[in-house]
Amino acid sequence: MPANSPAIEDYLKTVYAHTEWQPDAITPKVLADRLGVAPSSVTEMVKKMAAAGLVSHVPYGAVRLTDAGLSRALAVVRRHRLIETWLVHEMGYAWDEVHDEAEVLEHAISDRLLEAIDVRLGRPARDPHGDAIPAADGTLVSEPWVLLGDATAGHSGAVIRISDRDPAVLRLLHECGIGPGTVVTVTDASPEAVTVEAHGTAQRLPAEAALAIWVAA
Amino acid sequence: MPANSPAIEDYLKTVYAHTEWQPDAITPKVLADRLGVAPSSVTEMVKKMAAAGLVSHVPYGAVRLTDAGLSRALAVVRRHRLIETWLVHEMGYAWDEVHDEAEVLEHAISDRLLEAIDVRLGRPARDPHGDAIPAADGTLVSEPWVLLGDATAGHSGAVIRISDRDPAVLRLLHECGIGPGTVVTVTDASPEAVTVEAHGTAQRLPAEAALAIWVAA
DNA sequence: CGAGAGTTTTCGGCATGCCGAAACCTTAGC
DNA sequence: GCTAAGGTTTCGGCATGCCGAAAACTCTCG
Repeated sequence: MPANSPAIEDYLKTVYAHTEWQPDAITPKVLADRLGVAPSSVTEMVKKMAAAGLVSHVPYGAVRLTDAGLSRALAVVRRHRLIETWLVHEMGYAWDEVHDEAEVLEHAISDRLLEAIDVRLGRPARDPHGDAIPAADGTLVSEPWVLLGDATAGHSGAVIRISDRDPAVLRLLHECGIGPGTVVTVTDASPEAVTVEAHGTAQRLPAEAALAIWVAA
Repeated sequence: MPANSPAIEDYLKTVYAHTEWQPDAITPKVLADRLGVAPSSVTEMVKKMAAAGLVSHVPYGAVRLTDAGLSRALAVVRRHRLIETWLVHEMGYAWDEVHDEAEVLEHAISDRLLEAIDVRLGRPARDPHGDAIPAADGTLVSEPWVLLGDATAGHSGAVIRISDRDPAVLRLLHECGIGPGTVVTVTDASPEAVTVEAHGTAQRLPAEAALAIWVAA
């Protein structure tokens, strides 16, 4: 009944991250793919986490965070995003370089150091990718959004956040000059790609990029 | 044959730290005490490290770092001391509060982030306790010193470093106003305690504190 | 409804690191 | 030199987390 460990924190974070982008609960297979472990490892770990009251799970079913699990997941996400923000703002990292470093540090930093970093940064509400940073009490900012990949032609709005899962997407967008706050207008939408106008120029974004972007609704 | 892991790094660091204060090689018993593990765990780990070429060890004998082990130990010590320096200089920690945090972070920080911290701090040569920080190539500053606990009456010199192993000693010295750079003069020396004059006032330091202080020779 | 594909679970196993108990050395003291 | 104390090693065992193979389940399609 430890309920804490780097491994469990990674599972919690991954389950939570899925809920931010997908309406339906995550399946063990997807969890395994995201974590880079074998499905059998997920079964085992999920059972342990269910016993600890962090997730709900019935055999052969999906995995859902309990209230306790959500609260622990938010704490991990807070660590991750604050560390990413710190790396970019103070340590000279680019936004596509921070993920792996934060992945490790989030399990190592004490609450006290995290608080010191939060204060230094001025208690930021969003990280460099636009991801909301949960406050220490678990609350987080939110505003209406649509996936750019789901937006129809004519839709216009500021980019809110960009998934940091694929560094290649981040680099592509960096080259296009698209980041959080950039106002984009959809000029053409198809399942394969979305064409947007940003900074007065047209950019064709493949689906994998368009599905990694939240735009203000 | 991994030759790296948080556990092995801790063993290397502990063996190295011993050589900074004691002339003779560390025994498994002492290693076990310092690390807070059972002697049998040390036997096992030392065997593994010897097989990896990090230490030399014959059964029932002491443990000594090889050249490879020394170089890896210095890298770990560098991490530890740079992190401690950073915590004090930038994150508002006191010198008696940094040890545990650094203990964890030293295993988590990447070379790149360490370099960024080193640059930010201006490539310091010593940490807040006066411990020399090995350069990236393994070189480190040194100057002649004597243990304050071994000094005779009349000896005078600047405090070079203070062991960070016992926070209570650090706090005691902080209250006395004694830190790296403080010039002290020994007025009385006995096995139990050393009396020194510092900042014009006399201070009686118990042996455990006097044996944790290096003074310029 | 039934079969096959794909998913999930079970099971035995492996690696790391730790432990305690018992056996084994070494060495200090007589 | 011998004994006893204390340090060291061996051994079996435990916990965490991971794996692959095989069994079990679900679900979709015909």
